[in-house]
Amino acid sequence: MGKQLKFNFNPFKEGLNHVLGTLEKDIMEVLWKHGESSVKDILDTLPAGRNISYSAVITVTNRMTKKALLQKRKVGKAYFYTPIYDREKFFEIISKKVVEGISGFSLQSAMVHFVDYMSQMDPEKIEYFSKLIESKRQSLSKKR
Amino acid sequence: MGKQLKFNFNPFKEGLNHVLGTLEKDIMEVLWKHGESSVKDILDTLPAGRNISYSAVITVTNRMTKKALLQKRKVGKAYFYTPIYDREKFFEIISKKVVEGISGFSLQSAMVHFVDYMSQMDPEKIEYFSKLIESKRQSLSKKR
DNA sequence: TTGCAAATTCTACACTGTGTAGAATATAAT
DNA sequence: ATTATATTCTACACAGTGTAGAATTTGCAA
Repeated sequence: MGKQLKFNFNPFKEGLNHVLGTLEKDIMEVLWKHGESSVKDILDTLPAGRNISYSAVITVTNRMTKKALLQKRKVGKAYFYTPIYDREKFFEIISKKVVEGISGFSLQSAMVHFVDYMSQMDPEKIEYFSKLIESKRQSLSKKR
Repeated sequence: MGKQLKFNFNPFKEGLNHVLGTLEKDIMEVLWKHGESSVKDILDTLPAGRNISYSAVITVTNRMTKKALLQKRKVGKAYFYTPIYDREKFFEIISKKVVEGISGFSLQSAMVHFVDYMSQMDPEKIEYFSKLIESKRQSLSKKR
C-alpha cells in the first residue's frame, strides 16, 4: 500500500490545487520554502490566519508520505519531512503524467486544444514550440 | 447546485475510467451505443456478469444528470436518459478542459512532454502536428 | 375508478480521499 | 524518573462513487 506517487488532476481548480488539497498545498509550500521541517516547524510557518492543530498537520503529512509526496526521517524525538520532489520537478512529474494520460485518452483532441491554448494565451510560445517539434523530427529521422 | 459539467482526471486509469467510475462508464457506453434509454433498458444492456440492482442504476444516472453528463426526460411513467455529449464531443470536452488545465499549470513542461509523448508513441503524428502549428502561426501573423 | 405492476424517491451503508482534532501513549532529554 | 513534547490512534465531517432495500408514487389496464 502506498509508496507510489498518487494524485488526481482537477481541471476546475488552479495551480497546485489542481492536484493538492488546501492543507496539503499549504504544507507543500512551506516545505519547499523552508526545506526539511518538523511538524512544529510547519505549524509555525503555516500562513497566518491558518488556525490548525498539531494533529491535523501530522495526519496530513503522514498521508502525503503514503502518497509518495513526502519523505520522513526521525531526528531526536520528532519526524522531519521533506518533499520527495522539489518544486520544479514536482510540476514536471505532474505535467508528464497528465500529458501522457490525456494524450492516451485522445491524442487528436489534445493536439488541437493544445495548439489553440497556446495561440490564445501565449502566442510567443508557438515559435519555441515549433522549434521543439522540428528538432524532434530531426532526431527521429536520423534514427531510421 | 449541479448542472455544470464536473469531473476529475485520474492519470493512473485508462480510457473513460480516467474520468468516470466503473458503473458510470458502463452506463455511458450503453447510452452511446443504444441512444436514449430507460433505467430498465440500461439494466438489460449492461455487460453480462454485471449484477446490479435497479436502484443502483437509477441512483447513478441521477447523479450523472446532476454532473451534467446526462439529460433526462419523462416518457410515460419512466425517465429516459441521454448523454449530453456524444462520444466524440465528450472526448473533445474532456481533452480541452484537461489540456487547458495542464497548460495553465505548467506550459513549459506540458510542451516538452507532449512532444516527447508523440515522438515515442506516434511519430507519424508529428508531421500532422507541425502542420497544425504552421497553419496556426500563419493565421496569427495575418492578424497583426 | 380502482388496482396492480412498474418506476421513482428516500435512505442508508461501504469505501476512498481530505480536513480536522482530542485522547492516549511513547520517548527523549534533563 | 519526570516532564515536556511528539507520535499514534481514533473519530467525525464532507464529497464522490458503488450498491441496494423500503417506501412511495404513478400510469395504464381492466
